[in-house]
Amino acid sequence: MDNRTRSLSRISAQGLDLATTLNSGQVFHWTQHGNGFVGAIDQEPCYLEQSGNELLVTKGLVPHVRRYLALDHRIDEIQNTFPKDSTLDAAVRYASGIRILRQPVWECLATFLTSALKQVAHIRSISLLIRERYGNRLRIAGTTVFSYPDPEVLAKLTLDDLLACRLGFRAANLLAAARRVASGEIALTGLNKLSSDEIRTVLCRFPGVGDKIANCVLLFAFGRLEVVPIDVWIARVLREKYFPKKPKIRPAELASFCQQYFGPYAGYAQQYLFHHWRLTYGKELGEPGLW
DNA sequence: ATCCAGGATAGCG
DNA sequence: CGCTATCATGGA
Repeated sequence: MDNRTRSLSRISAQGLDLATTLNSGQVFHWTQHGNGFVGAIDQEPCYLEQSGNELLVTKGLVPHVRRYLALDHRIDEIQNTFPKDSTLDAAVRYASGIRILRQPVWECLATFLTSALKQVAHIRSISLLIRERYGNRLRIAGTTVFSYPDPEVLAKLTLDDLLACRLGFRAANLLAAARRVASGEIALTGLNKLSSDEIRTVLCRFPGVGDKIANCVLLFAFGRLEVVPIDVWIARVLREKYFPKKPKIRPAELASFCQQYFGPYAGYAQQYLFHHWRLTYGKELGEPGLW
């Protein structure tokens, strides 16, 4: 057993597709390294490598990884609740190995706050730049990764500091959000005890956060699997496949349709549809080559 | 060059 | 209420 193997734990991950999960537009900082990926789970540097139906994980982080990758989600039961539907069936077959992650709340909120009107590839470059400049430097698997900077760290920056991270008009929103959290004006801790609607109301108090970004945080950080973020891609799929005669249907109507039609795990259905359509019809093909 | 991107929001009728 | 223009940047 070599040093590398000795530093890793092997756990079961039936049905998981790690690479697809980390490239499904939920999270933007994992980087290919050797046969796996390096990144940070909150402040913990982590190496992840898939080997068939098992996962090689940095020793000591097994509980973190199980939670982060949501290995407790019963995917078969979730998919069994879906309506019989050829559009959704095709997406499920294409992207069945995706898990809806449980990301740290601030990191997820801040990252999607900088996602407005941006392509996935650019959200990734912005995310990595902010981490490298203001996050904590962490060592893993012979390389360096960075945590996402805490709100207290970003709150002390100037607008020019964040503009220099190529954030454009999103810089002021990120700075304001960091300052509101750091000052205690808006508390992110304890929200998990509230209903999804109540959490959404709190999140929408941040400038630059509307229903879509709030719903991303509800789904990708709070694990509210019934929540459906409506972005340009999912709106396109829904309009074309489910409302071909109503091209002007509003996002709010699409969201309520999704919850009613796709059911208690509509967020999973949404993620399958998003990933399938983005990689089939999108212009960001070849993106995995960026890793 | 031109268009579009995992949007939000002020301002209009 | 619903609709529109606008915001800053880079990849296709």
